[in-house]
Amino acid sequence: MTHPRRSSRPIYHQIADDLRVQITSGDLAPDAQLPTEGELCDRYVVNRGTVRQALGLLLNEGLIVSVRPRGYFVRDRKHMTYRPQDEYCPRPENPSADQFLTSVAQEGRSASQAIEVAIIIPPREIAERLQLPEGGRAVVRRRVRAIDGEPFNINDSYFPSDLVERSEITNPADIARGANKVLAELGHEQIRATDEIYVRMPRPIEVTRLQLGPGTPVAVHYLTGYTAQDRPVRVVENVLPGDRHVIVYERRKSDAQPGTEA
Amino acid sequence: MTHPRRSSRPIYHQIADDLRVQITSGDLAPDAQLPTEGELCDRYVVNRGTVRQALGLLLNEGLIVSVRPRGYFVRDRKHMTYRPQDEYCPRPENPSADQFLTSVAQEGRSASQAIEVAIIIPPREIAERLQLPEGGRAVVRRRVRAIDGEPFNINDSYFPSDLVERSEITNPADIARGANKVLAELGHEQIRATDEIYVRMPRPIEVTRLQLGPGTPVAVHYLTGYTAQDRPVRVVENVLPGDRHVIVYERRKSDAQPGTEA
DNA sequence: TAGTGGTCTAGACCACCAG
DNA sequence: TGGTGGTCTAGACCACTAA
Repeated sequence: MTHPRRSSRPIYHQIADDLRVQITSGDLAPDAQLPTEGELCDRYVVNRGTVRQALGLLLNEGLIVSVRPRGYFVRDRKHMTYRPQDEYCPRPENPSADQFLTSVAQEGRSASQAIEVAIIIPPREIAERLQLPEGGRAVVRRRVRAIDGEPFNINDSYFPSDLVERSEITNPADIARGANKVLAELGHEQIRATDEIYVRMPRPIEVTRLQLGPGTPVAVHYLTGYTAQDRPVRVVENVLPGDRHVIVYERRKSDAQPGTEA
Repeated sequence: MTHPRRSSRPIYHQIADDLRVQITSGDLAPDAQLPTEGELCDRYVVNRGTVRQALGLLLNEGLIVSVRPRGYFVRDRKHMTYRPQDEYCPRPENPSADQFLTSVAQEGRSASQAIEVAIIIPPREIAERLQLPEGGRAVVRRRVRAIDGEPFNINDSYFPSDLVERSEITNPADIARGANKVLAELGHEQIRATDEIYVRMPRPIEVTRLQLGPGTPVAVHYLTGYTAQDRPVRVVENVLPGDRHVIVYERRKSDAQPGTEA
């Protein structure tokens, strides 16, 4: 690799391109170790700073990870299926634990979740969806779900404070029959829901809670549940690390009217 | 800001934290200009390299953009609604143009798309979903959709080559009545579909085609359409920049059986 | 303890474009 | 043409952990 000083793709991009090809072609298999920074300096005859710029690109593309002080490794991805529908109407067959715990157990892995309940003035995104008045309070049930001890996703459910204040929902433990059931018993049965999915880089707090590496975007799934009177009574915010999830919808025949598209 | 040389959060993180607060709090409004690198060096009494590390964090978080040679600016996000359902059963009322063009026009903006057709051996992700044999060919209709002249998303549709080889589908022009209709006429009506959504950082080719800035993740939406005989006859790969889309599902009452969560 | 990546400094030259 | 960010070098010290 030469250093054509001008009018060329920057050296660190060239180095990144070279390594990227090796990774995507499989020459560098998942979990394989990359050459050390020093070796790359020698190989490409550049300064360490330039090598680090190249590696920085690959880190931010989510292609490699740095395991200090061992070196850089090709990232391996395993995707767990996430079905937004399950967030709405789960646990038909096993009402003693929630959908997440059940489905993971079926795969023979150990799942756990930490639950925390608080009454707060929710962030704008939530307040808007719950149609709360200015300064209106909400009860939030915050959960971090983990598989085999590793944090997996964030699942925060918000309810208008006045609806659930003295109900079971404010109890920081798993609700066996489901929070929706409790809401229905309180006279606020949900009959409709919308899903919104945003894609962005995680916020620092999310990086911490989910132990995210660089180059890991998240999908944020908002589920808003409405009563027959079109009143929003629940908003669930799910934060799903991109390197650990596929979001899957199954479409029924009734939804499908053939008609178009490329 | 001091430089406690040891046992502390790195300086460039502290600088990034400081700036991040100003951005998320609104002190630095969207489109506002940040101080120049030189000014930040003075303010925090650090080397330019350190300032650039801090700005690099914010760039990769998608919070700011660099407009050379003017400076750094707080990023503004505008989300356009993307409904996966529309990719399956669109243009009911206006069969002369496809769903995308129609819905954008309704918002009073100008949409356009470039179509390109090719017969290829598809990448693994596509071949698997189409259940193609090793080396099996597919017809691909590639589109880059743009709004007001700016690229917006990538929409590539794949069909098994043997099904559509000499049909209208290989014609690189908009198919007014929709490719699904053509498929149905060929005896391959789709009655079922699955959606999968992945979240990841874009590949270099996607960065180019979509003119993505750093810190912009993408959602990749795979739609697989099946016939009554469970044969996959179409895979659509949509690449949606995270800074330009919200993915929305509306859920019907029939889909909603209250039951759980949170 | 040797070797890894993480952080930080100091200085240089460049391309670009608004003034 | 001056000032911006982009690239690259050279060198220093550090924390961490596997050997």
